[in-house]
Amino acid sequence: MSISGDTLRGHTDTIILTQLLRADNYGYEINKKIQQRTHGQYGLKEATLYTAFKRLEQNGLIRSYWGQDGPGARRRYYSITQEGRRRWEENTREWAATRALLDALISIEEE
Amino acid sequence: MSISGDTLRGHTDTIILTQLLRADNYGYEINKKIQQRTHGQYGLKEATLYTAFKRLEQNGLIRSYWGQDGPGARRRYYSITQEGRRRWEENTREWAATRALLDALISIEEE
DNA sequence: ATGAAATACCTTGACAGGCGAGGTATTCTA
DNA sequence: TAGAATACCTCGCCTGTCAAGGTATTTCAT
Repeated sequence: MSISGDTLRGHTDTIILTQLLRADNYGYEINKKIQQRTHGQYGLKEATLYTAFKRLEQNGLIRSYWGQDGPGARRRYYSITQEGRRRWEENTREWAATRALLDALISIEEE
Repeated sequence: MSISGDTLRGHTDTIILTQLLRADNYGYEINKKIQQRTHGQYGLKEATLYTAFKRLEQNGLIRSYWGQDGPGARRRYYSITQEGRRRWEENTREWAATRALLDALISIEEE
């Protein structure tokens, strides 16, 4: 987890939304998947994770429900909404633009 | 300037350092170059710009001096330090890593 | 049997960077 | 001669991150 949080700031929501595109999932597991995908290079801090869930739900981009009471600790599952999918598309498009922009701005080529 | 500030947050310093790699320059002109390079898509807000200069100088990454009194408004020039160059290299390397990471995290491919 | 680790959730408060709003002074231009 | 452009700067708010702290359950090694 060597990547400083600030360079990814603002992308947390998109990262979480991406995880929910395939299927509903709960917080702890979502974060483990993120760590797996990055081979342990990155993971969300718990405080950041749950803050993001709350923000996303308040903005109508995800919905939550308690998992069936089985053995094990209770789990709160999240599902992405239609609005969430729209936002995901918007954000990924913006990311492509941002990436191109920064690439241009930190290259030492002639303008 | 449609790119939201938060997605570039934390990269402001690197963007400015990049401009100073070639030659000393003053704030207003640096920002204009940034705007030119991005074809008007992005520019730093003045408050952000001058905050960044102060931060960079306090961290020893740039140095400043007043331009020769000629006609026109006074200009404060900045030059990048050795430490600033080191940091620039570090930051651009980190950016490459961050970019790869985010690309992986927001793609809908199988993990 | 028992204590530590893992799972799983959550909140509070501090911190830092971006930026809107406001300010100053000079020079150029219509 | 008024307004736009150049050029600098500060204050205070907002927002996302995260260290630190908390709760409750289950699994596992000793």
